Amino acid sequence: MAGSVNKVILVGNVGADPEIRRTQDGRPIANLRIATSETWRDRNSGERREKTEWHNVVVFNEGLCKVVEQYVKKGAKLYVEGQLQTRKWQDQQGQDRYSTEVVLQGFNSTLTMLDGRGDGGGASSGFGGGRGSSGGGNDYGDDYGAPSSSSSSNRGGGGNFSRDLDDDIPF
Amino acid sequence: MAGSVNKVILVGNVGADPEIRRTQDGRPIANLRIATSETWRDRNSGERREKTEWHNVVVFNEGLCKVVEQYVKKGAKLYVEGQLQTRKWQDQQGQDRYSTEVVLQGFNSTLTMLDGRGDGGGASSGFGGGRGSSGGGNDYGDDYGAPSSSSSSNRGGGGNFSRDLDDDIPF
Amino acid sequence: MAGSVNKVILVGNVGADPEIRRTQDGRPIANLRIATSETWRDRNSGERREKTEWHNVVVFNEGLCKVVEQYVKKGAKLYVEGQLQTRKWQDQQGQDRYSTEVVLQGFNSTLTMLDGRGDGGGASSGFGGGRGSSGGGNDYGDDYGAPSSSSSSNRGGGGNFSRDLDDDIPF
Amino acid sequence: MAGSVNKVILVGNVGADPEIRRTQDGRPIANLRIATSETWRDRNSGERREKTEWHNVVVFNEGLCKVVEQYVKKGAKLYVEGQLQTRKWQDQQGQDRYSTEVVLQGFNSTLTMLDGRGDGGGASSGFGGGRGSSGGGNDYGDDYGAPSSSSSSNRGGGGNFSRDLDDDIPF
DNA sequence: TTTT
DNA sequence: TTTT
Repeated sequence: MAGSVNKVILVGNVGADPEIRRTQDGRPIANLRIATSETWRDRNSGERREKTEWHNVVVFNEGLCKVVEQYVKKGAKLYVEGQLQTRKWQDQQGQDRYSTEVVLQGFNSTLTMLDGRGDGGGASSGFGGGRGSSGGGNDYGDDYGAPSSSSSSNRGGGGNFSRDLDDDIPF
Repeated sequence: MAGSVNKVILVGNVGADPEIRRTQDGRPIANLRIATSETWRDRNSGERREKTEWHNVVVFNEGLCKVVEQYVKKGAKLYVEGQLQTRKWQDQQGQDRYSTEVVLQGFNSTLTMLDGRGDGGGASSGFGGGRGSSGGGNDYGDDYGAPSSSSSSNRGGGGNFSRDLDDDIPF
Repeated sequence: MAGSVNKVILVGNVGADPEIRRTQDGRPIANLRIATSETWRDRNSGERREKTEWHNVVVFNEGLCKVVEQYVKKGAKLYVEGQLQTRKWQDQQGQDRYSTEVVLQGFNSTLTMLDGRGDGGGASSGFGGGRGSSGGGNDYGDDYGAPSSSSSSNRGGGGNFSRDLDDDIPF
Repeated sequence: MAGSVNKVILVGNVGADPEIRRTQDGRPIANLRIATSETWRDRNSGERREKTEWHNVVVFNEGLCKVVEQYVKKGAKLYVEGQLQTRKWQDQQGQDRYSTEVVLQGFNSTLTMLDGRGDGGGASSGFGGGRGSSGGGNDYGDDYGAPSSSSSSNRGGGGNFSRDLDDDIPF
């Protein structure tokens, strides 16, 4: 259908170290669990309530997979932009089952790290501070081309990957 | 978790007339099926491919439900903005099942009609069918400026629907 | 800065036929004026109010420019996704002036037509043609990938353009 | 116009401590400067390039203003969601000038802190400090859980601020 | 299973 | 200058 948009934007934390699998022809696929949550106060009881939502994020793009592989660890805060996709599969009883995932593949997919670390580690100073200079303990790259990356397709092809905006990240 | 975002943006067509149910205490819940699709050309075969994705959209907001009830019909093109939510339920065998839906509820939920009616006035059966006809200059009621509406909660309240926007700030 | 996002999403109508200019080295640049508006009822007077916002949209991407050139006409309803950019220039008095535009360039830029026509009128073969009419059970036309297109960079380079998802649109 | 969307999403860092003004009738307005930036490698020279974009963000919503006042400091990383708005004014020569701002007001506006601190540094007076503990004098404390907040209008009303989210729908 |  |  001409004129359609299918976009998911999440900012949340990664619940576990990512899993990276490979297809038969060698392309990587990364799976992430990302938590988002909301807090509010119940109107009646006045109690604080929190609800956490877990999202399955699947990264098909080769470049983004490498970013995931190198930088994304349990606890990392990420911005991801992808699409909703529902996959049909059969369970052991042969019944149809459906899983809905946030897929990063093709254009308009993005993954950006929002904290300067994967699993925590030390330093991390103020704003401009870590940036560019990045002195100590920073773990993604000394200059950071930045593990912020847009996905440039490769859908349907074994095709090669090319960065749109920066291409010296050690993918 | 402070600092999280869970947002889905869809532009697509409604696959069937919406279903409106009511909770025990009378609040409406609307269910929509929205299709988005993509077309591309296979890199190897050169063939055209198309993939349609169907989304379950659930509207909890009372105001938006009224918009849906009155204006949204099969074939309507909508912009919706909501959140991802996965609901757990048990099938007849007592097995856990999960359904992921796009929920319009609370703040930051929006539903906007992108054509001026659902299947509008006259006949207009199928998908997208009626577009263009738009019949008789109806401007969608006098309660809403338009069937473009943000969800101003009301969840949990029997409350009435009120516009968020106002106009008297001297800026 | 690693970890930044700059995104604008507009759904609105084009106020005038687009202008297409060319850079010295021949690359096209399209300028669009897009109107968005909101309607609401004044809380005090109860009167209906409307506010229209005009956006300057600049398309640097070659592929998207061709889509604009061929399909976008005054009155068209578009979905655009781009970035905010403020440009500094000097007026005739030599004073600094700033203009903020929505730029479609590089990754994560998108332009999608939301109605099947440019300026309405009869003819309009190409794109809008099939849509809406869609005669026999065909849902989304059989031969256009659709002038819905993502922008695959080209920033900073004379570089070549490659479509991510579909590549047979006669750009 | 029914069917329009005007949305800006930024993730970036605050360039200076926010300014809070008040309207004649006492409502607060917060002004923020937010930087986003991109890095890429020039295709020709191979040099690394970086471009920082500065955005003027204006917060009209009373609840969000309080969040800004208490927690947002220079250097903070924020997620903001608002609308584009161009304001006309006259310079000292009486010439028309235009300023485009990202306005947080009314529905669908959001401001979320993405780091647990304002200006960094050890102590962390600002945001992260108060959060969770929230002890004294916190004022969205009683209604809100966290300095992640959606704008529930109140524009035009001196009105009190209320959470949209609630939790008792049996779905 | 994250985060606060 | 669009659109409803």
